[in-house]
Amino acid sequence: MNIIDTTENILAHFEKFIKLSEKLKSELSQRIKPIEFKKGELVFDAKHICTKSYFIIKGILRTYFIKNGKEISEYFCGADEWVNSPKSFMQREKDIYYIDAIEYTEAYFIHVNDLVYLFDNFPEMERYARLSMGTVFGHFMERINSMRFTSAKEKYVHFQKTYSTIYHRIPLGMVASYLGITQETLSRIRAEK
Amino acid sequence: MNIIDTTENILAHFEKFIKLSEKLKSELSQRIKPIEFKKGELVFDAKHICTKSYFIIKGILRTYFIKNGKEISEYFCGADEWVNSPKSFMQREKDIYYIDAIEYTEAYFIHVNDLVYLFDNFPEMERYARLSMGTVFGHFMERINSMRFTSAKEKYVHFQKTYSTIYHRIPLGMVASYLGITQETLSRIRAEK
DNA sequence: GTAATAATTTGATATAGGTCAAATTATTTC
DNA sequence: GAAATAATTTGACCTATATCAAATTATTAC
Repeated sequence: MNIIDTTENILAHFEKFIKLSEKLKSELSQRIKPIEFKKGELVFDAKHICTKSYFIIKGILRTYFIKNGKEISEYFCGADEWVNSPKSFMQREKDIYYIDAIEYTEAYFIHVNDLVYLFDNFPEMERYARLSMGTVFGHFMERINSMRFTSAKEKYVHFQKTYSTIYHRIPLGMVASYLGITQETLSRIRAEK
Repeated sequence: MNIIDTTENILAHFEKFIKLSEKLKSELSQRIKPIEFKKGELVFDAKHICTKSYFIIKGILRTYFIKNGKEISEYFCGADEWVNSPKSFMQREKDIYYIDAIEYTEAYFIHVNDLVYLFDNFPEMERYARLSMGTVFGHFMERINSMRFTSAKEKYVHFQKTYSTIYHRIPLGMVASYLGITQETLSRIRAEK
């Protein structure tokens, strides 16, 4: 069974939060489409408004922005997670975030217009959004705490914990910018012990 | 007109995000209750599960946690904002966050059970939650960015910007722990220029 | 499979901001 | 409104991590 032919895994994801009626299942299946990205491919360019949200089946996507000509990684997304440029996607305005593929990635995507249609016609989708955002919320708070009062090493250890399944697949430079430390420091942290 | 007698301001807040039916208005008015806190008063103790969410009319509440016996400020909330211990409130489990009043504060509160009732019976409340969480989301991302790669001074400048209306009312030590810098450093930053 | 390019490591400094300690100033409390 | 307590400031010193530079290793493209 090829992921290109089925929306099974993503429906299972929704069912972690809400019960899906047959009607909603079929609407979702119609509106969610498969897509794949080559390693290094630019998934979304910040010069546009972000109109698609991607749900990852396999691989890793990264959100980043440019500061003083350098890419700063914002966060990494692995299987079973949604990625988009949040403010751009929700507010339909431009924002600073780019998305690219750290490795070959298989995903689904939904267009913002389809999502709005679903929100308007299936109140349980609003609930899904509320509940799934809640979990992301917790991660944000934890991350904020891991960035205050902690040494570079503690930050890295925390990073390994939050990204336990994918951290070893992310290039050092991207990890360093994610943590707000230099590559050199991160390299030395990895070298010791 | 005393805020103790009316839920007008909070209804206006909801209407920034959704249209309120008469039925929902009356349900909200019945379930939302006024409360006030003295300066320094503990609003919520982390030893309990957080069952109330507070909407501030006047004053400042602070969320903090204890690390190595010291209070670390997580965030500050002024007028027109909700405060609770997010994970505790939503997951009905204990978490690390305390809430106290930095100054005399007038607020409303709603019990989590009433909120659940509203979510279950008024789909527009789900929408309200989704939309209002979205704005908080943006603030979190900005804060994460302000904490990476910025000097102590830049962090403080960013803090002044995000809390432009209340920053001068928050004691130095609380600001320092919020920013993840020492009191001494913050004092020096304030002294210069 | 070799050349070109990119990523990572290693080394030698420099510095922002931490720590500890004490002095000063502001705020409570009775 | 004086005494007690808490908050903030100032000073001296130290350390973690940044910076700059160059060497090494890994990856990509032809």
